[in-house]
Amino acid sequence: MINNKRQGVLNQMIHNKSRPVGRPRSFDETRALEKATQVFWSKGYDGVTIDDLVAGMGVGRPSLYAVFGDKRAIFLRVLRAYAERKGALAAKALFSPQRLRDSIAGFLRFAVESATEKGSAPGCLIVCVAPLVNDTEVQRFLQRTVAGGAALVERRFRDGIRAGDIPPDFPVAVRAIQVTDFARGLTMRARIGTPRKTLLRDAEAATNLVLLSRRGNAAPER
Amino acid sequence: MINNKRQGVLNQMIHNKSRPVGRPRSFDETRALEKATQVFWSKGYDGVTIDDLVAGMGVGRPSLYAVFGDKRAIFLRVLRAYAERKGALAAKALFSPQRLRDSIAGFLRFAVESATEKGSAPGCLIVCVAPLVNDTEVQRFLQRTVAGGAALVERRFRDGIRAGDIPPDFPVAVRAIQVTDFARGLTMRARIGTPRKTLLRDAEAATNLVLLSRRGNAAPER
DNA sequence: CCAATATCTAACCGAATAGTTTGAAATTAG
DNA sequence: CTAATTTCAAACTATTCGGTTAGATATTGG
Repeated sequence: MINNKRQGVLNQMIHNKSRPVGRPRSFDETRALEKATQVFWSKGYDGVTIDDLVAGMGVGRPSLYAVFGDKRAIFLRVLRAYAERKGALAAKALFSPQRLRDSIAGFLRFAVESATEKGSAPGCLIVCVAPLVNDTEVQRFLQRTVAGGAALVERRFRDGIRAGDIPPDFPVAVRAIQVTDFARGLTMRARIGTPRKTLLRDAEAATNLVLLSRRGNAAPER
Repeated sequence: MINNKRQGVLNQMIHNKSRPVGRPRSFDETRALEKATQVFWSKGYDGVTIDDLVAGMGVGRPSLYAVFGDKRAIFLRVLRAYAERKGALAAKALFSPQRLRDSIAGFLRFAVESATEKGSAPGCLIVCVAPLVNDTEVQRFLQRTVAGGAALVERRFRDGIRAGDIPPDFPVAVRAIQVTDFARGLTMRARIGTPRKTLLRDAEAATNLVLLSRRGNAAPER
């Protein structure tokens, strides 16, 4: 429609980004996957039909199959992208603050807030939805992801020992699992409609609990 | 086929339990619902088709609709029965032991063991499956059930205060929620395949944590 | 035995669903 | 402009699914 042959040549020369031949796509692949995330997030895996994805992603049926594959393939891509994005944010919440307490509180707060975000379905794709998918590859992915999350928290606890926020005998591995179990519990409650305010309060209390050292001295509140 | 007219009369006279007229059912209603529980438990709600229920319950399609109604109605009955049964067992685990520690440990152990039972799907219908059902009645039921569970644990904590197992200022409400959140977290991990042994160990550690009083003295280990 | 009643088996029907085909449209290459 | 290439929109097909119907079967009552 528009004559951009010359632009194409320039693009190719300057940016080395030759536009592929053929009719250009009417959708952005990454953005379509983000929309698919919302679809699975709100309807679950089995509750989603191809038409749901077609409607939600803004991609025609044949293009959807050609570009992304079937429902299972789409879900796997969605799951991986979602895990990467959320994992990065969780790591940021954990490792940005100086004080250990702020890290743990921030981690749980992040879990609650993202699970009660306006505009998205309540809960979390990894915590609430994916575990119900009867697929060995999904299961294995979840196993790794869950272990990775706990490992992240554990690392933060170790940093906290070095910084003197908790005593050297603090049971880092055990408490790391407990932090992630709390996150799971809070997230599942978000899914069934527990209000954000309640969950934030409980996240705060959970932070206090997991920071109790065996001698009963919590890490300093501030 | 068998002439039991006389027996029928006797039954009616002695037990006042007249067999209903017409061809007798080839299935037991309660037992069929138990089988339906397994079906939903393993496949989730949206993953279940009527044919799955027909096959799993051992009830013909027309009888299934006539006796139980559609999928949603079956699920609601299943959910209520399941909650009642499991709630009773949980209460037993909580209120049978003398010592508070044994109660909390037993409660979490029960959660883990029932979520990793051989022969059933991993996880729990209420914790893992029902929250993904997009149905307001299911949601409300879950809200009540979750609140009821926490209330049960809280009551046990109060008993523990009276018995001197924990100090009078023990934060019973907060810790009750934390116990149930732990149970949720452990149960979700069971669903994704975490082995029972791991979860039992974590349940034990969780018991220790939630019994820490603010002064840091855990209730006596034995 | 016969009538009434309730369930069972099997088949049926329309709607929804997954996946594909077809032809038009938009773009690059030359 | 023409040819080649890729995507798009719409329609198509076979299958699955939810729910119902029809006739056979088993039981009670008399």
